[in-house]
Amino acid sequence: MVKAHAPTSDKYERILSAAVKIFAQKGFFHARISEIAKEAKVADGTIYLYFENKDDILISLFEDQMDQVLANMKVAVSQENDALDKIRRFAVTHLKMVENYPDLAEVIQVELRQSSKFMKEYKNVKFLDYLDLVGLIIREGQAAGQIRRDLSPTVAKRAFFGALDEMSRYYVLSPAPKVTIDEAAHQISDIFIRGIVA
Amino acid sequence: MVKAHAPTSDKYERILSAAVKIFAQKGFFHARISEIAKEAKVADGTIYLYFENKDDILISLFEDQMDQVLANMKVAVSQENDALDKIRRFAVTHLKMVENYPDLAEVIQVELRQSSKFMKEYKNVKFLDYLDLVGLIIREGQAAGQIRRDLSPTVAKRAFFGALDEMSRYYVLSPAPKVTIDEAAHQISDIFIRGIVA
Amino acid sequence: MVKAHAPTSDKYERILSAAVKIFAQKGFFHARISEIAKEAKVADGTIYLYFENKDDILISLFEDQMDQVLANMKVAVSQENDALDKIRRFAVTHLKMVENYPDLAEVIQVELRQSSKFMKEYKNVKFLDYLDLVGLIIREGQAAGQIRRDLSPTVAKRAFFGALDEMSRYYVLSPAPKVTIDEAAHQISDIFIRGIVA
Amino acid sequence: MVKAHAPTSDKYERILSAAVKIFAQKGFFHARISEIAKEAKVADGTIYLYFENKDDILISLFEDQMDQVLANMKVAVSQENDALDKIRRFAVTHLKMVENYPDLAEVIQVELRQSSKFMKEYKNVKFLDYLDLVGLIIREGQAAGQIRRDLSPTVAKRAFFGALDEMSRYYVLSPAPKVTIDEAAHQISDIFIRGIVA
DNA sequence: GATGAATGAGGGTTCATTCAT
DNA sequence: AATGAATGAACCCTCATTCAT
Repeated sequence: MVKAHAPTSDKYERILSAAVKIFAQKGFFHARISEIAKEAKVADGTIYLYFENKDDILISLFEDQMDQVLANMKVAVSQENDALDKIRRFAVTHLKMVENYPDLAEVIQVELRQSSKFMKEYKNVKFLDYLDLVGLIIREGQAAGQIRRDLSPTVAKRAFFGALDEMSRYYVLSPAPKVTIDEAAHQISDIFIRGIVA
Repeated sequence: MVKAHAPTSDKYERILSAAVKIFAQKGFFHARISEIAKEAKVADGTIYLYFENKDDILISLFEDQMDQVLANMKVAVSQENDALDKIRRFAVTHLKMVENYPDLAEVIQVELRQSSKFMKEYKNVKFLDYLDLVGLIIREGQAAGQIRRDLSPTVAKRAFFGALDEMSRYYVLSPAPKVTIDEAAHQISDIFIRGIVA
Repeated sequence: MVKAHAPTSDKYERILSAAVKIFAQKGFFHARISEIAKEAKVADGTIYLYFENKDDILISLFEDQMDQVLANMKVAVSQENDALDKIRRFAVTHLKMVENYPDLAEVIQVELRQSSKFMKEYKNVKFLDYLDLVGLIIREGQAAGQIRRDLSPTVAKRAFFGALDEMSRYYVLSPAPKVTIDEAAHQISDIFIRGIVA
Repeated sequence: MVKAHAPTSDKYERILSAAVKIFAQKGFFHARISEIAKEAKVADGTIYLYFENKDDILISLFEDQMDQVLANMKVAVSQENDALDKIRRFAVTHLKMVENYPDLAEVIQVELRQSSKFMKEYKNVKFLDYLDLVGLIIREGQAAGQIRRDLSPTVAKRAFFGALDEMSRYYVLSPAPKVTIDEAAHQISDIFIRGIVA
């Protein structure tokens, strides 16, 4: 379906924002379309002018946001020349985004990335692109001789991303974190960089 | 509710096994009680003699299995004396369990650990105990002077667990992994141990 | 719950009418929501736009109808000046309503007034108001010296109402009544008036 | 089904007693077989050795008890010679039974006499016999010239019974009655006797 | 006879989606 | 485009009844 939404209206964005909030609050399955509509101040039926169905809201939300996240991260990482610095920058930027957009982080974390329904049916290209940013940095570092060549980039990128991701979960779900998010970003980079340096 | 299940019957276990399978296949919300019942070869109503409701199946499954996982892991880890060796052993054992019980791993991964519904309403003590096994090893290593004292065990344990967990997700969801699970366990331990060693 | 029913639609009334019919036919507990929906020519779910649940249909039906019954009876009774004439008028009007709205009479009789569930949980104010119309007439007659002062209005009003009510039950449930309903109204008034006159 | 119950066991009576209690408490439809079984200290399945089904419990209860009620009332009424005295005796005895067996009174009142399901499917002979006791007294009084001949016994018996019945309902359901049950019996007899006397 | 675990049909209710306005 | 009342398929759960022990 081609979504016909006039650029004069901000309903599309309003619905997505509402969805982020409600999904974060209740979870995808417990979220009600009527609740999202109410939050977005549109009628229930209006949602179906912009989205095919409930699943499509989650996927659109994800695709939309991942584009921005990906673009942000590319900019951030490109400001460093050194692969190891890029790694650290990735960590700091990632956790900073989690801190600034906790609802979005929770939805991506909890509802989408983890949902076997979506992970299986829906080819999560954007997420793989994001993950691959780390892979590229690692390969770059290996080429430059800074990073051990015996490490599989596939494993290393997931190890690094997983570390950050589990930390995100901690911040998303923990009511009173013991360590600042910035401190955590540095400790994780630290461990990882020492762990992979040649 | 006191669960009334005669010890002569294996229905309780049959239902849990069926649930693991169906939950892994369809996800918790798309799983149908009738489907679990069919898989367990019991009547729909029988499930309610053993479990309060659908949620209770997932929680029971989790509590039951985490007890075993926790016990297994404690035995495995206790076979090593050195904190760093324990770290490696944890990694290998964790991923081995994922390999051997992929359905269970997926359910714990995807449906329970990530379900904000359960993570918020349900105090996930068993999982925190599991995570804390890593925390204890790190503290032990720090006390012995093997592991850097400037690292927060809270961050380090989550970084390590997150790395393993993301790797699990890869194995659980990826149709054709590029690296053997054992190789991955060693690479992750390697990175992490180098990263935290004093 | 605020019932959201557009004034342009008669669905609310259609559902109540259907409910009266089905409840009278099958009884509250044997009545199926789907049957009421079918009779009202609405979808099952539509019923829940107008009523909270099945119980609420019965209670709404009762409250709605009792308002009308009460209003009718007040008008009828007010047309007489004499307390004893009012008594007779009450009897005639009551049984006339039973005759004209047998389904409604049966539901109020059988399902609601008698249902211990509703009689206990639900404070049946409307019914007590109706009953009290008789009490007021009796007190009025006692004040005017027409009715014996040694009678308890509480007992007398129930005795009179009970007599009419039992007669209603006879007409509601009996396939072939031996006496006309008007004749019965007069005989009962007669007995009662002679019984209470000073 | 011929009910095979050994006279050495009191299970049949235990179940009926339990049923009276639970039916009075929750109403027939909300009463659970398992609850009756528990109250009677028998297994759920045992109930089906003594009764065909849930309906049969209610009917048996009714038939059993009405036999006793009918016998009691016949004895009581036969102690008076005069029709008018018999009327008064009926009222006093009826309300005395209500007072002494409130659970039973409530079940007969609320669940059975009023249940359109049972009133329609089940020919309530016992109840009609009871009602006819009053009819016979009235006819007897008419024959003796004590009671007006212009009254229809059908109407009069129902009027009288209805008055008593509504009063019972008041005692069964009212937490704090204003008039003693004996006083009520006399007032009702009084009204009725004056109302019908020749 | 007695038990109570097991059965499975059945129904109230929810809510994503549609469509007349 | 926008609305929101209406739809009806879908499903969790209950509980009267059965039957192997």
